[in-house]
Amino acid sequence: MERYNFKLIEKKWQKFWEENKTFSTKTDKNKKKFYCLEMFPYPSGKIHMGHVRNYTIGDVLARYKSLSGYNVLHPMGWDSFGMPAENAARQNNLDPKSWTETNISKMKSQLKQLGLAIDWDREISTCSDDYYKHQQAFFLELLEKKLVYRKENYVNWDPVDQTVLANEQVIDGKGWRSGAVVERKKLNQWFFNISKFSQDLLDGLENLNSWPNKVKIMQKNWIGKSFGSEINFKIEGDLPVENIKCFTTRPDTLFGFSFLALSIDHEISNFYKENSEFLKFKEECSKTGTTEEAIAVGEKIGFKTNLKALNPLDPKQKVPVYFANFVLMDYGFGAVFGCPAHDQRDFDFAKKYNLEIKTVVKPNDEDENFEVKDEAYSGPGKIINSNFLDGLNAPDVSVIETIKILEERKLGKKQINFRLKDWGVSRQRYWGCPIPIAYDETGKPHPIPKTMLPVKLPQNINLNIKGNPLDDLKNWKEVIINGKKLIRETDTLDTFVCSSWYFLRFCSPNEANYGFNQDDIRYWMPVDQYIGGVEHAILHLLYSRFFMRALSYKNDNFNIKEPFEGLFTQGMVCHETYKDPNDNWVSPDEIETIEGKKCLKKNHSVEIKVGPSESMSKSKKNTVDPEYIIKNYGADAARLFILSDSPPEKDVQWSEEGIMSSFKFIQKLWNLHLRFIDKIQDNNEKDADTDLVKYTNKFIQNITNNLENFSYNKIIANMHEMYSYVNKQIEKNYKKITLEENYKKILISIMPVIPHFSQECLEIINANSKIQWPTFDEKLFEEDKINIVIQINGKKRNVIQANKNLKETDLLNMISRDEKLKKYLENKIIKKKIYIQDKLINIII
RNA sequence: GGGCGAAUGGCGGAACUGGUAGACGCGCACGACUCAAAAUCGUGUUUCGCAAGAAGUGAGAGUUCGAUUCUCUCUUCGCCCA
Repeated sequence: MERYNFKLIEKKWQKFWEENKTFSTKTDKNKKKFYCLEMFPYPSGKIHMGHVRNYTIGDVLARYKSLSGYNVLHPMGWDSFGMPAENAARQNNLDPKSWTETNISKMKSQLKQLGLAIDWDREISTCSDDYYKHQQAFFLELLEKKLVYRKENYVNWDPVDQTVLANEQVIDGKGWRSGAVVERKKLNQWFFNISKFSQDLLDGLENLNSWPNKVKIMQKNWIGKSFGSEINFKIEGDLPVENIKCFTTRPDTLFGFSFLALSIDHEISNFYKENSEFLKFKEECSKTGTTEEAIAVGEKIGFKTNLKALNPLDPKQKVPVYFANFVLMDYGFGAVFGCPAHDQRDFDFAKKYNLEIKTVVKPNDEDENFEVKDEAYSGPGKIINSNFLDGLNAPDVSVIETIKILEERKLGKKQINFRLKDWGVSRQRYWGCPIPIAYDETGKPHPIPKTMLPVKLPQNINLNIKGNPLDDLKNWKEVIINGKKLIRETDTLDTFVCSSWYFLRFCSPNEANYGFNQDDIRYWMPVDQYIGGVEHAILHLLYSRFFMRALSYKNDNFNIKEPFEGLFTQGMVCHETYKDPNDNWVSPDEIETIEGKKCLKKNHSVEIKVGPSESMSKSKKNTVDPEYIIKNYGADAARLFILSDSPPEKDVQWSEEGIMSSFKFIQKLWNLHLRFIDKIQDNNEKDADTDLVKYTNKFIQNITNNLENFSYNKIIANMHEMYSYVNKQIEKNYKKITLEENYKKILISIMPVIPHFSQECLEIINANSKIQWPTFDEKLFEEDKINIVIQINGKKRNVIQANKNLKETDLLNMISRDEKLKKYLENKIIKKKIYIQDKLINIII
């Protein structure tokens, strides 16, 4: 039989789609729209299997919606600013721009080989000035709205590379590249006022019904709303300090107060600038690291001041004030009150410095003499040893009551606190969007006038200097605005800014005057289905949600708060891991299977140890190159397999056997197609029966439902069943028209998954025009005979075929005559019967 | 430490609101074709048992006529936050 030539056929249709602009879309208010978007890639130069999975999932949906009559927007672009370009350019003595552009063209051709239904006319790249000039305009717009501001903030500073490091670039307190001990350094940086929208961002989650719950919970925790109280502690001691403000979620434990702890950055630290003991302590603190994690794990240390804090509810009680490494300036007011009995951190601290541990909450199943011993008790219970608070239910009643008392006595007030902090967007890097700001000689920032945008990134720069290369460019830095010589901001924007609005740009990629066109976004937004990795569950999605709020703030023309109506997070692509006898990772393509044993290709006597399947990563060498797969098996086979084995939201395991099986299956479908062509020549006048029609309708129903529910793995199972069923049916004598009609419907319903194959077959049977998603008629496959399960004492004993809507008495008659059931029921008294019509009967004896 | 989720054959996974557990695929076994192999096609494949049958969805309990599905306790694993 003729082989299916995937190389020729896939190329043919990709060319056809491109030349006919099959997937280009226009704003058309008379048509229902569907905006299907996958997270755009960073142009690293090669697509990986994760991309294949992400874009295949999106493509299946886009094609299905498009066949169902929607006007589908399915664009693609490049998240093309970022560090890798800068690093690669530095290593290879290249220009980041040309490196990035080469990568984009490579990846674009790879994506095209996958046969994605993408409107390439809308392609955007965040590193082009066409794109970032609008971003600079947004920055100025937000600045006008006072949603952008500048403040001093601590950064991770690499003293060797003279650069700022992101948290993930700090490994064990050292710079990832230089290995130098990372310092904390205060720098002036730009911030987006995301915390202004904390409550709104939290509330908005309620309406995102098509988001995974998991992601909503993650965002909720990240925003971290907590309810508590602000308390003003009176201070006595050797410094001119009268009060210290604290935030606490547990004011009800105030009677267990035994110390007050301050962040080393608290304003009171200014009094200790000259104190060598304190400076030593401060250095000690920076060694334990600045991340919250390092602090939680590390030892709790403190520096005792001569100050005393007075308990507001019992001024006779005076406790010491410490600086402590576990208090963060970011949280509350950079000061916490310590209640060791009911907070583990405070407990550890109190033990170390021999501070009082006074129990003020007892668990409900303990008596009044309960005492905290080896660890803090933070669970619910009743307040004890607390004077007028005694007996209150903790924490629900006691917190509210205590706040009431504090407010009455003007000692504090109710306070809502958010964990969400403002978004620092300054990056001391070259390869990013320049911040459109310049400073005068006093250091005052001035916006670059909109008419002078874009602030273009200079080219031909020297990357081989320490620090930010922009800082080194005198000519570029100097700018004359309104006759005044100013110095440009040399920081660039965090790349998360670029991805916070790219989905708007896709709606009108050529709009010159503004980032988008009102009419276009009114039609296309919000994104109906957004698809991407769960690793972006918090930052990217939260920033995008913020950006929409920032744009609509004080703007009546823009009222999109939620950019993504539906969200789907796909799982990772995994592969078995391999190691040679010396424990070195071995890549799958260096391996051959000889007599059921895996060994090295170049030396068969070296056997390979097979490890667990883990997510593909270069470091473990368990990656598979999509381009190689497409070349050898075809895009349709790759698409088929990446969807087949696991539900899209879970991890999938890539395997040679799996892709082989998908490859073979396409050949089988091709053989079926050839058989169909043969069969269609015999023109029967009468159909042999209606099985094929029934089956086709059922098949379409299954595929449609599975598409709607993202159960793409089940679609592949449906396709396998279809093959074996239709393969048999085709031997029966059906009318030509029956065969043709049903076969066409089947081909269309597999089109989202294997589009090249499907379209080729449709063309061969002259059914390639006006392709529409097939409908199904449930009546056509309703059976009048159904299977009824007979259970005896809850165990299945037989299955009886019967007419629908059978009366219980008739069924019991059938059961009494049934040979198989006789032995169970003879001489038995039936105690009870449960009859579910058309389904099951359970007889209890 | 906290939050969320998962656990089903040798493996990946099905089972819609509690109602025939193991769809579909991989792997394996046997058979056909072949001088032979590969490819292809066919049959079988939860475990124990020759069979009738029994057991069986991480462990233990509970609700129910009936639990993979609901509730509680525990174990292990994964992800996120700390």
